[in-house]
Amino acid sequence: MVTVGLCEDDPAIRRVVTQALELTGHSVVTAHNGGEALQRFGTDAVLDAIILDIGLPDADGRDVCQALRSAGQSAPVLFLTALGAVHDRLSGFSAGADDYLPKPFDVKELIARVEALARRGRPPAEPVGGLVLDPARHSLRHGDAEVLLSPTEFRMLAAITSRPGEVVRRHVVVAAAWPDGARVSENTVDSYIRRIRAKLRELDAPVALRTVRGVGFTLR
Amino acid sequence: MVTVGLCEDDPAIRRVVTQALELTGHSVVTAHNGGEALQRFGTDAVLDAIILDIGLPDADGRDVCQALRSAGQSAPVLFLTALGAVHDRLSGFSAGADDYLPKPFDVKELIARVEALARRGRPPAEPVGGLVLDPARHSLRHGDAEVLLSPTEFRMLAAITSRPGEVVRRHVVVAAAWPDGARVSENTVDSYIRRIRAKLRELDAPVALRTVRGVGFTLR
DNA sequence: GCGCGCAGTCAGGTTCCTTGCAGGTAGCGT
DNA sequence: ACGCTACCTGCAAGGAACCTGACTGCGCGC
Repeated sequence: MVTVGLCEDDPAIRRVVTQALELTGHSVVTAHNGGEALQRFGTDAVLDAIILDIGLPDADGRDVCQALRSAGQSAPVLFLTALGAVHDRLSGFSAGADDYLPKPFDVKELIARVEALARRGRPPAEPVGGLVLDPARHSLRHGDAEVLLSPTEFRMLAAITSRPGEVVRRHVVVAAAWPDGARVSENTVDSYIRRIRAKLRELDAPVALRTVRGVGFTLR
Repeated sequence: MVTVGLCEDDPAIRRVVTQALELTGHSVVTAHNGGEALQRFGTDAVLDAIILDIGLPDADGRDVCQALRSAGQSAPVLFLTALGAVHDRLSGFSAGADDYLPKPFDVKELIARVEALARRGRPPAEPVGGLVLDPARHSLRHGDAEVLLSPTEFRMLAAITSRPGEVVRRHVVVAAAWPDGARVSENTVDSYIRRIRAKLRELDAPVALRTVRGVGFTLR
C-alpha cells in the first residue's frame, strides 16, 4: 500500500485514477489545482508518490513541482499531460520530475509506474518477519538491530531466505555457499547453521531457522 | 556525471546510446547479452542506473533484472524494448523495473529518463556523523576540526563515504582511488586504511571505518 | 642541496573465518 | 525399548585476511 497525491483538474480523469488506485489497495489525497496541491502536498504530507497534471487552470505543473521541491517535499513526481512531444517531456524532467506519462494513458500503466516510483523511494521490501538481508551492507537487519555476516554466512542465508517458508535442501545450500566442486563436510554446514541461529537470536528475530530432518532447512 | 550499465545486443543501438551518454558527460559500461550483463553489472559494479534490453539473444531482460536484484545490485533499471503493448509494460514493472521505454525511442528522452533514475537512486549527499569531505579544500572536517588528506586518501575516502553504512568492496576502493590498470598490492590498501583511520581518530569522529573481512570496508 | 610530504613495500604480529573432530542429543523405524 | 542415524554443540587447530610500525624512494618547494 502506498499513499499517492493526485493533482488533476479534469473531474473524469481524477475520478477514474482515484478509483483505480483505491481498488488496487492504495490511498489517495486529491487536489483540483496547483494552489491546493501546494497546500495539501506540502512538506508535512506523508506521500510515497505524486501525480501532477501539467495543464492546470491556475499554474503550470512544472512550476508546482519545483515549488513542492523547495518546500521540502521529496516524494517522486510523475507528470501527466496531453503534450506528447519530446520537447515537453524533457522540460518535465528538467523541472525535477521522476517520470512522465502522456495522455491518453492506460490506467493500469499509470498505477504500475506509480508503484515503481513509490517502491524506489522506500527501503527494500522485507522478505519475512521484518528480516532484511542487505547485500549492500553485507548484513542482516531486524528493526534497527543489525549484525554483520561473514561471506559464507551471507551466501547460506541468502539461499535460505530466498524461499521463505519453503524447505531448502542441504545440497542446495552447499551449492549456493561454496564454489563448484568444493568438498565440504556435512558438519561444516551444521556449524554455520549454528552460528546463523546465534545471530538470529542476537537480533531477537521472530523467525526460527528450523531443520527438516533428512531434507534441509526452512525459515519461519 | 552518472555511471550507466547498458545491455543491448543490437550494435547500432548500442553505439548510438553509448555515444550519446558519453557526449553528455556520463560513463558507460556495456554488455552484449544477458550473461555478460550479470557478470559486469554484478553486485560489485558501482552503477547509478542500468539500461536493459528485454529481447536479448540468450535471455529475457526481465529474468536478467531479477537475477541482478538477487545478486544485490540495487541500481534502478530501465527496460528497452520493441514490445509496446501495455501487457508487456506491466510485466516489466513487476520484474522489478523502475522505468520502461518502447522502441523506437528518442535518444534525448532516454538520457533524460536515465538521469532522472540516477538522481532518484542516490538522493541526499548524506552527511554521516557530521563529517564533511571537502573537495575544494581537499580536507575532512568534523565541526571546526579539520585534517588535510593526500590525493589517494581523499579518493579512497570519497568512495567509501559515498555509500555510508554500505560495505564497499576492496577492489571497488582500488578502482576509485587508482587509475585503470594500476597494479596495487593489497597491503598498500591496508596502509591507506590505517592512515585514514588515524585521521578519523584525530578528528574525534563519531564514526568507525570498519572492515568486513573478505569483503571490504564500511563507515558507521 | 635539503627538508618535507606522499606513495608504496616489507616483516611481523593479530584477528577471526573456516573447517572438522569428539561427544552429546533428538527423531525415526522396528 | 532399542539402535541407527541425522543433527547439535563446544572446541580448537590452521590459515588467510588484516593491522601495525618502520622503512625506502620520489617529487617538489625553498
